[in-house]
Amino acid sequence: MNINTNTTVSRHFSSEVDRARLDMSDVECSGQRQTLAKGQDLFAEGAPANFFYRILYGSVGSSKLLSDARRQIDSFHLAGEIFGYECGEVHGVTATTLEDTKVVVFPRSCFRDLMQGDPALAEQLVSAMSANLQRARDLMLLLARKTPQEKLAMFLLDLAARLKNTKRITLPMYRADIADHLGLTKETVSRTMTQMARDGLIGLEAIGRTVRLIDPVRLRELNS
Amino acid sequence: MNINTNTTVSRHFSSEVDRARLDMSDVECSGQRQTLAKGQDLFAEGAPANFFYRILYGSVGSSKLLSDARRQIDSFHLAGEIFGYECGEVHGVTATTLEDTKVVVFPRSCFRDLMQGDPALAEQLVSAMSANLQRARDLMLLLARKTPQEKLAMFLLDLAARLKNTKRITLPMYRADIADHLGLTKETVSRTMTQMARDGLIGLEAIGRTVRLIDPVRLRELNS
DNA sequence: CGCCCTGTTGAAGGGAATCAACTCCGGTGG
DNA sequence: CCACCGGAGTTGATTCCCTTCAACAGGGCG
Repeated sequence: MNINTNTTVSRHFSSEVDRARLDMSDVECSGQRQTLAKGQDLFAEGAPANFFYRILYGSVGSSKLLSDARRQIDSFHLAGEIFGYECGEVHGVTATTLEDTKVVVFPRSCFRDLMQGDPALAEQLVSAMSANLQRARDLMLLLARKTPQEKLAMFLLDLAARLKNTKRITLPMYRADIADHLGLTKETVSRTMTQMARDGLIGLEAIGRTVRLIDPVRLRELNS
Repeated sequence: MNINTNTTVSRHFSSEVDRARLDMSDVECSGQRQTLAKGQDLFAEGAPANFFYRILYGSVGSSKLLSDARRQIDSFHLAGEIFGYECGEVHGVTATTLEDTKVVVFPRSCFRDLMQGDPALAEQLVSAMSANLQRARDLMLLLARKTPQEKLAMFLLDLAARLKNTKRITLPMYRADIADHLGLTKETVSRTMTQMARDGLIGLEAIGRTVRLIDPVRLRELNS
């Protein structure tokens, strides 16, 4: 197990309509910048949820831990995405940077004020959370019922879409992080990826940190 | 695999403050009653999300299916709980009754109107959805990393709390449904439960449909 | 009574976890 | 400049737990 973890709350916060509104909040709330080295925590599970964040560059993971070292990384967050929004008083996950990362920090009150003053925004927020829930459900199905190969196919396709590069992606996280996201071990992740490379589905470069998606069609067929 | 599935969207909708507001909406929107036999669908994955529901009696499960028979039941819904709220245009899950069930049906517009007119309610709604997300995250950790015994301990304790009976609960769903909720097979569910009975954790009655929680303390210890 | 469905139990097999060794690279310091 | 070192990734061998396949038991209901 290693220290890196992830933040999932809002893989979808950054999508579609919301983006514009939340960028606006950037201005209105005059968010502070914060730069973090690789492996640092933005917040821990159980800590007061006073802020939420948007990533300028870098990447973040949100995770939950069991008393022993077992870990589940709920989601990864990439540049441009917003995360850390918790309606409860405390965070439900721990957010850790996967690499050197810079974020904009928004006070929680900022969001609340916007919602009160703008019912349309509130509905959008609900919509974004609904999308998150949808995503969580998909991940549950994946964790409970999919094979390692199916899990990795979905993971790589999702990452590629979010990185806006459908051909070649550079993974910002370790094999162990991917394993803890998909409910596998790092060995199984490694073995499955090399097997997928042998099958001509993907290509591995740069010590396995860069992945070429050679056959997206067949990769996509591995999803339902 | 059997036909029964579950609906998860809002295991928490019915909790705390929201209950009062949503009961109010019951009156304002004059929801229609609907009675369903065991095994009937309230709505299917991909169908337009025009209504949401509150259970008067009975129980419902919401599930997702893969092209082959693999299934994930996102959650079970019991009497008094509200579910089926989807902000998207279509439902993300299929909702099926686990037994003869009676529900109140609310048109989606009802919710929308209430939200527009009442920012406080909107915030409560967001809060409820956040709770759902929290719950989904806990389930992901369970699915990815917990042992069958830990899964069943958590499941039984959760069900007992929601049925407001911490001593003896009657399961409204099949072993196969529990299995598809916890990412196991029905055989493993059965075996694990009989083992837990042998260990003095629980007691099984009425052909295994009634469970006595003999040692809640030790059961709770099985969670993190 | 007999069928069907649910649950239980048994035996066998498979697939991922575990344990372990090795490679490769990058950084550090001699 | 190179030897050493540590971390990440890969690969191999073994183990074990859950799944799979199969048979049986017990009720409910026609």
